[in-house]
Amino acid sequence: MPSGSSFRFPKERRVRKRPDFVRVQASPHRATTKHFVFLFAAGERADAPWRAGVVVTRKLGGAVERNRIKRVCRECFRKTRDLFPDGVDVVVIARAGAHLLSQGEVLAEWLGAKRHFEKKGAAARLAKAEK
RNA sequence: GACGCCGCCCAGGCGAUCGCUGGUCCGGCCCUCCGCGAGGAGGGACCGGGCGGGAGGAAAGUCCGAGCUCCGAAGAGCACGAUGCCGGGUAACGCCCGGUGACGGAAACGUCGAGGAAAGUGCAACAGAGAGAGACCGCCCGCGCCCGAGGCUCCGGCCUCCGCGCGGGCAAGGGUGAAACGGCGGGGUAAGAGCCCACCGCGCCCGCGGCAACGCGGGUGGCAUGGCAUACCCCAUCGGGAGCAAGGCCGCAUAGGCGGGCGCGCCGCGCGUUGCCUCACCCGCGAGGGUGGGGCCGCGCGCGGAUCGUAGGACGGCUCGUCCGAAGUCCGCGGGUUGGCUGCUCGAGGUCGUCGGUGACGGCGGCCCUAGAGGAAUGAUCGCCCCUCCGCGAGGAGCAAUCGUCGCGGGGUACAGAACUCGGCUUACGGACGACGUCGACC
RNA sequence: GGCCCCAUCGUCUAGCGGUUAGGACAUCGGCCUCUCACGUCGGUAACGCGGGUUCAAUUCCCGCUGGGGUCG
Repeated sequence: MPSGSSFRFPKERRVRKRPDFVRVQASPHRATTKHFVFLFAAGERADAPWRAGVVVTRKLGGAVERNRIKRVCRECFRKTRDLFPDGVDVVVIARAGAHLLSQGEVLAEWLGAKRHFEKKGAAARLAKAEK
């Protein structure tokens, strides 16, 4: 097993394939904050760590602004290993104004909504188990 | 100092911590092979660690030009498209450099699709007589008529002016227009006209300078040739088409299906068969019938062959051309796939020196290796410093406006993210430096 | 990432060198009606932006801006 630091965020912790994005975005389990929308779906393995991906549309700005939002989000994923329950796939959609936030502001916004994430993530896992 | 103009350069720096990414090395783990064995060799897409690397001048727009790859060999012609003063640079260009001309500016300097309008076609609303060759008003001459006015008179009339008609000459003037048949002045004439003359413009010829575009000078013609080719077009030059989601390999999956188009040719041999012709034998008195053999034509099957390669088909604009060719082949639909590896980064590469060139650039020599991602990396947090703006305070120079120094607090630091790779163009945008032009002040 | 289109009243569109930039729907006002609707008459309202060619540009050329489509 990988030892290393718990603050890493390698490729296998991310949502990377088009079918995964489509599957998660079709899910009914969602939570919203002021600048972000979170979508939850059960992952392939219930015991694996959660995976996350970020979506930023062209409406929010040019490549520089959109890349900045993704980087800030990834940094927050990296620093909060227990933000979401294990075994779920999460897609985060940025909303208007997200590019103006600093990393600290994003982190505070997310931690404030953590209890909603846990509830929605559990619901998504339960839905898959019943199926 | 102000305003302007041109060129060149930079794209905040350092440190700490936590990360991302691909390269390389080491270790672990796993796999394969060899060995009786300890072990050895090779591999790995897994895990950990060390080392060094990681956005731009525009990475952008995708507007040009190439490399590279495939399509049908990338060859010729037509069509179509692009370019368009001259010379040079370059792999190439619609780019760059130098020159010429025109235009703009007081200047530094800038801008320009800047070939052909005596090859042809076309266009020019409205206005105007007329928009490519014309005559409305008008001017002039001759003849005729006559209301009127004037003059002369030998009292019969005659002349002049005005008006009308007919025939002829003219294109100066009027006015319209964006543009009106060279301009302006003089001579000339019945009135006029390059009809003649001077100057200017234009065309042609000659000489000189220049590789050339073109410039300068002289002579000559006597205006013939109006504008628009960013209207069609002509001329010259260039271009086959598509694009890294090109293309190659592996794996997986699905299908071997449905509909439609065009097709079953030529020569030889063999077999079968319908028809026709013919021969022999048999039967019948006979018309005729039967059996067998041979020949011909058609059809079917099989084998072999040929080339006029026909019909037909393929070919990313078309034709020539090329290929396939009676084997089936082609088109459309349906179905299925959006996994991995590769292409993928060393190249018309940078940089320094030197030589040649006005320059773009080129030759030679030395040195350097400089991102390769893939829901897509190059980041985040903190500290210090740099630049700059605002406010407050301190003290300095100066008569003053003001200028610069230090400290504290607060703010700002542009445009913007590689996606196969180069050369350009265009657009966005913060700042530093230098040269030059004009104006003003001081020494 | 590549390739290809489009832009005209509030909306859908016609026009393609000289137009009062036309039409339909919508909107505003009048007439009709007891009222509304229908009908009818009239009005308001547009060439994405910046250069160039031309006497003249919505139209032709160039550059931007903003939309859209498509691709093993």
